[in-house]
Amino acid sequence: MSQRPHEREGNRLLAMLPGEEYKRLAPHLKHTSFALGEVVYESGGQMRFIYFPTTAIISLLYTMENGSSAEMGVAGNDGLVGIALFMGGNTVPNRAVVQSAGKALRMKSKVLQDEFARGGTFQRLLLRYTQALMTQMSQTAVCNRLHTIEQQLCRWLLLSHDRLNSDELVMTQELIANMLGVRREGVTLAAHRLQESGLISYARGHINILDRRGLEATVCECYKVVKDEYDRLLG
Amino acid sequence: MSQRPHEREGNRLLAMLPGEEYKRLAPHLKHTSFALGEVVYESGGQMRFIYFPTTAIISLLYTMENGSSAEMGVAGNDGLVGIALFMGGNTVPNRAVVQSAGKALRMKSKVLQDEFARGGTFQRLLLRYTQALMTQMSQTAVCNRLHTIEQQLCRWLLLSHDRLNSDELVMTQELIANMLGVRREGVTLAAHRLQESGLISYARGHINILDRRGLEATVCECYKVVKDEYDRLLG
DNA sequence: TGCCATCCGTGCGCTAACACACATATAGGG
DNA sequence: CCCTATATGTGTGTTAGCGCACGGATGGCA
Repeated sequence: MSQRPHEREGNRLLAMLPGEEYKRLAPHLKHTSFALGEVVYESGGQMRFIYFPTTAIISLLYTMENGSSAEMGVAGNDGLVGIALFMGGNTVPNRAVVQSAGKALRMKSKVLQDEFARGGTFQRLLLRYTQALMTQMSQTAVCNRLHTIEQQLCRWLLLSHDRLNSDELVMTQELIANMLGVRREGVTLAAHRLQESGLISYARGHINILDRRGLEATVCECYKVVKDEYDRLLG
Repeated sequence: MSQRPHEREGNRLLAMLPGEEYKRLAPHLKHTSFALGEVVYESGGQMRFIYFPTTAIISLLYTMENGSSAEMGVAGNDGLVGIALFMGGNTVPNRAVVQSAGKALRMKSKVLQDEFARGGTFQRLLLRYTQALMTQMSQTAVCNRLHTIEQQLCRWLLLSHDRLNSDELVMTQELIANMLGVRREGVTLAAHRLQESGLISYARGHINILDRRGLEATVCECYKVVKDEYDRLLG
């Protein structure tokens, strides 16, 4: 399948590659579609491909032995999924699940690793992205400890909105609860409050961002810390 | 200052380097001592050195605007502090604070970066360590969300114990509370329960691990996930 | 030996979030 | 057009952890 040159624009990491490196990689990039809820990687499972989302959003989730789960990070058109392939571990002890249906470009792990080993811009870019993701994970830890569900819901909505081209998220409160590691009723309550404040509206699995500024005013500082770090490292 | 060859044994990452690479680095490794509470890196601050702890333990902490704080990860003789120096970001938005006084070997950032850029074992080792640290951070996020203070205290004690040569931790409940991002009274209560179960004893800033097996039986699964991943990646 | 800063224990009222139960509402297929 | 699976709303009781206040203990220093 041939790739038209502009296609990489859908992913900001790929778009940042200098022409020469991109030319080397382009033939190895293939389109993939992801459905909502699809499992990209299983915990500890083999990773045959690395994925560069263009319109899809992928959540990194840990699922406890008792079945409860919590999100530790999220990747969209600003990043990639499959860090362990170049970090040297090959697998990670958590799942990657499609949070928002859409497309991604994929590359075979071998191709990725060979290019990474060349030590060029690609390598530097991937490592900077990894650092940004680490900030997201660590800030998630802090946020889980210190902030309310309502603040965390704001953070989650903003992180998702940043990675979408639309103001509408297709996502039930039940699923958001799984991501945030809280009860569905807790999300209902928090979403209700945000709706009453006119920041969002929602109905049966569809959430609309009505007032992004308002969300940014309600969210805890965690969002800005992560956002600023992405901008600094990958801007 | 000359380094005796066995000195690197104090740090497990350095100990894993092949002879040639270690020989190149050894002249650049200098001893440093850290006092309890000392700040190794300030949030967003410049990092002149990378540190390989031998007997010290360093916490990675985020401090909120309102002064409350929470730990996102910890490094001891199994790792290093200063990941941003080779990941490309140069700084991180969190502090590194000495949790247990002791020694470390330090290296100038330039030397580190040059050796990293050679792309040999050193690079691969550092990246694998970084992946292990990511697991620790993400599991901290999960643990903060889903587990009790008592379970988290167990996790924290075990992580510290793994990085010490002693069964005694010099650490007040107040400081532990800062690390865990909870109240001092919460730690008092949890520590009391562990003491009544005979797992630890403590008095005025000194904690003794009496029954490590018992702690391992009380801790949540988060500890094992992190431990197994360190063993897999760096064992 | 006596003082005092530091560390730990405890009680009280409060809130966020939980677990469980069940009531509604609605999109979309038959 | 109805029926049902799915999504959301709500109530009740419980619990973990918070904020605050203060009391008790003790190790180290004058």
